[in-house]
Amino acid sequence: MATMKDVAKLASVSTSTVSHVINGTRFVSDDIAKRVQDAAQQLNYHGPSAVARSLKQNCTKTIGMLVTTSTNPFYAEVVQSVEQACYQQGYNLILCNTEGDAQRLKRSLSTLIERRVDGLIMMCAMLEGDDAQIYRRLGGLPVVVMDWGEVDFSCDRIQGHSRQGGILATQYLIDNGHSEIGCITGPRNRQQANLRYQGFVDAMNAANLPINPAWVIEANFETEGGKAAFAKLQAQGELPSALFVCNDMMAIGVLHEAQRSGVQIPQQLSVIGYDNIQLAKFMTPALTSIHQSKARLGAAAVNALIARLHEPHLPPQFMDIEPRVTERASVASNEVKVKN
Amino acid sequence: MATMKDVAKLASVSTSTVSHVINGTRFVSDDIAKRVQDAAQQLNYHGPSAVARSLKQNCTKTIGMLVTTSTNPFYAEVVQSVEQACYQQGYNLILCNTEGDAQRLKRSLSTLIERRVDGLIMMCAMLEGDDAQIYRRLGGLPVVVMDWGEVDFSCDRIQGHSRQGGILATQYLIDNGHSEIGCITGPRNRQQANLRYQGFVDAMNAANLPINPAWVIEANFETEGGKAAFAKLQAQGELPSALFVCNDMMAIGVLHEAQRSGVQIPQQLSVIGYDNIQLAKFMTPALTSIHQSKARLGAAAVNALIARLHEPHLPPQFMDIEPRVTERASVASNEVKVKN
DNA sequence: ACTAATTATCGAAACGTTTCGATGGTGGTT
DNA sequence: AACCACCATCGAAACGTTTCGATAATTAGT
Repeated sequence: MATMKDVAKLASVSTSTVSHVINGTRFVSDDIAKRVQDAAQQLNYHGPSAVARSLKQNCTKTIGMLVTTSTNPFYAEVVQSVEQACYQQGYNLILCNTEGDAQRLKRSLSTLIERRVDGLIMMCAMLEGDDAQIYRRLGGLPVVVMDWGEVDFSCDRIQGHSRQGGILATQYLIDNGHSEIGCITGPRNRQQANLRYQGFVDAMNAANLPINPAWVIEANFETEGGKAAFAKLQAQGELPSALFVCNDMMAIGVLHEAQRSGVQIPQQLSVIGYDNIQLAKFMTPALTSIHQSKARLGAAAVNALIARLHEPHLPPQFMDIEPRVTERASVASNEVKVKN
Repeated sequence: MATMKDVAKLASVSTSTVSHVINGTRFVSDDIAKRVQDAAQQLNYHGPSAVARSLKQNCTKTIGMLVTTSTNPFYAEVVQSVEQACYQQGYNLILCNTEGDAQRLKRSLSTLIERRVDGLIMMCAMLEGDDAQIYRRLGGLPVVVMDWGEVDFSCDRIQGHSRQGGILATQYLIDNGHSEIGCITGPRNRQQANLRYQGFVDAMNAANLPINPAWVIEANFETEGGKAAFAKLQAQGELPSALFVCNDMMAIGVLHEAQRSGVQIPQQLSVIGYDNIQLAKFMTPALTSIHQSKARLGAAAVNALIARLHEPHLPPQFMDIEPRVTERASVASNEVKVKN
C-alpha cells in the first residue's frame, strides 16, 4: 500500500504537506495541492492509515460493544441502532458476543482494551466476585452500561425504565378486566428482569389484587424458557386469566406452547409481552407488548459515550427511555372471556 | 496508559526485553522476567497496544463485515457465527450495516480499508455501474462474498446452494401431493433469490407440473413483503394449494396475513419457508422450512478468509453448504386438504 | 589461560501518521 | 534599500510496538 511518504516523494514535497493536503488541515497552494492529489491518484493512495493515525492521536474512533447474544431480536435491534449511531458519528463498532460465558467476557474485554477502543457499551451479564477485578483494567475508559444492575465502577447508564414498564403492562391487563394475573419473569438476579417483576407487584398491590405465587415463574428470557414456563404453569392446574410475560421471546414461547396444548389466546388466556420486537406484530395472535424504542436506546448509549469522551469528568449520567404499551390481539377484555 | 517503555525504565531493562517477556518471544532469564512482570503489575500495564503492534506488523487481526441488516434473523445468526469464529481464531469483527444504501456501503468500505482490516466478508447487495469502481480500492484485500452474484473482482464465495434448496422445497410439496404450487420469491436480481426460484422451476418441470405465472410473485425478503405478496395472491382469485416462500421472514408475513384473512394453514394452504431461522419452530403453525446451517456458513466464511491470509495466491474458492428440509406443521398432505 | 562458542540483553531502526517549530522567500512599508 | 510581517513549505520528533543485528558476559574446549 502506498503511504504518504511515497506520495510526498513522487510529488517532491514533504510528508507534512501531503498530510495537510489530504486532511485539509492547513492552507496549501493550489499548484502544490494539485501535484499531491495527482501523485496520490497515480499511486492509488486511498486515505491515511487509521492505525498509524490512531497511534499518533491516541484515539481510535472505535467503540466496543459486549452483548450476550446478538441473535436475540431485542439485542439485535439495539446493536443495530448502536451501529447506526456510530456510523453517523464517524465511529466504528467492534462487536463481541459473550454468550453468557465469563471467560469469554473477560477475554473480549481484554482485547477491546488492547485495541484501545475509545469507549465501551455493555449489554451483557456482569462479572462478579473475583472476576470483577478485571474492570479495574478499564482505567478510566468510558463505559455505558445498558440492561443492568449495580456495578462497582463509574459509568453511564441507559435503561428501559423497566419498573414503570412492568406497571404499565400489569395495569393494562387490569384495565381490561383481569384480576387473576400471572407473571413469567426473566432471571431475577438481573436488574431489568427484577424491575419488571417489581412493577408487576406494584401494580397488583395498587389495585388490591392478590398475587398467586404459583402464577409467577422465573424463566430465562428465551423462547424455550417461555415455553417451559407455560408448561409448568399448566401442569400446576388452574390458569390465570392473563399473563404478563417479561419479554417477547418468552411470550412467543408461551404462545406456541399454548397453541400446542389447545389453550386459546386471547380467549382463554390473555398475554402481554415486553420489548415489542419487530416480529411481535406477526405472531398469531399478534402480540400485545410493552414498547421500548430500541433506536433511542442505542442512540442514547452512543451519544452518552461520545459526550463523555469530550467531557470526561461529568458525573455519571442515568437515562431512562419511556416505555408504552402497544395494543394488538393477544389481550382480550375479561368480559368476553370464556372460562375453560 | 503505561507503555512498554515505562515498564522497561522501571525494571531497568530495554524495551525489547520487555517485549519479549510480554509476548514470550524469546528466552529471558527468570529474574529479569520477574522484574519485568513486577514492574508491569506495578504500573498497571495490561497488554501491548494493538494499534502500535498492528502498525509494526502490518496486520490488524481484524476483519470487517458488511451486511444489509443485522436485524434480520437470518443475517443475525450468520453474523453471530462469524463473530464466534473470529473470536476462536483471535480476530475481532467490525460490523457495518449498509441498510441497502449504496452511499453507506461506499463509506463503510472506505473506512474498513483505512482501518486496514485483514479481510472482508460481504453479505449485502452489491454495487454496480460506476459505483463498482470502489472495489478497485480493495487492492488485493481478501474478500469473501456470501449471498450473491457475479462480481468483477477476485474473491472466495460461500453460498447456500440455493438452487438445490429450491428444488428440495418444491419437491417436498410435490411429495406431499401438491400440484398447484405457487412461489413467493425474493428480489430476482439477487442471485440467491433467483436460484431458489430456479430450483422451483426445475422441480416443477421435472415433475411435469405447470407453473401458473399468477402464482409466482416477487417480494423483498421481508415480513411486510411476504404479507403484501400474499394479499396480492389472494386478490387475484383462486389460491394454489401450496406455496414455496423463499425465506422465512416472508413466510412469517404470509402466515400472518393468511390468518388475518381467515385462510387456514396448512388445511387450506401449505407453506414451506427457507432458512430455518430459530423462530421458525415457534410460529403458529410451526413453519416447515429449508434448513441451512448458519453456523457453518459463518465459520466457513471466516475460515476461507483466514486461509487466504496465509496463502494469498490460491485460486478463488467456492463453497456450498448443503440445505435440507426440516419438517414441521405448515405443510399438509394434499389428501386431507379441504378446498375452500 | 586463551580463544571459540554460546547465551542473555541491549540499541536502533522501522511501521505511517500528525504536529510544532523552523526556514526561507515574497511583498509591503518606510 | 533596509526592515518587518507574513506566508507557504519543510524537517524532525513522537506515538508504542517489533525485530534484527550488535554487544557483553558466561561457559566450554584444548
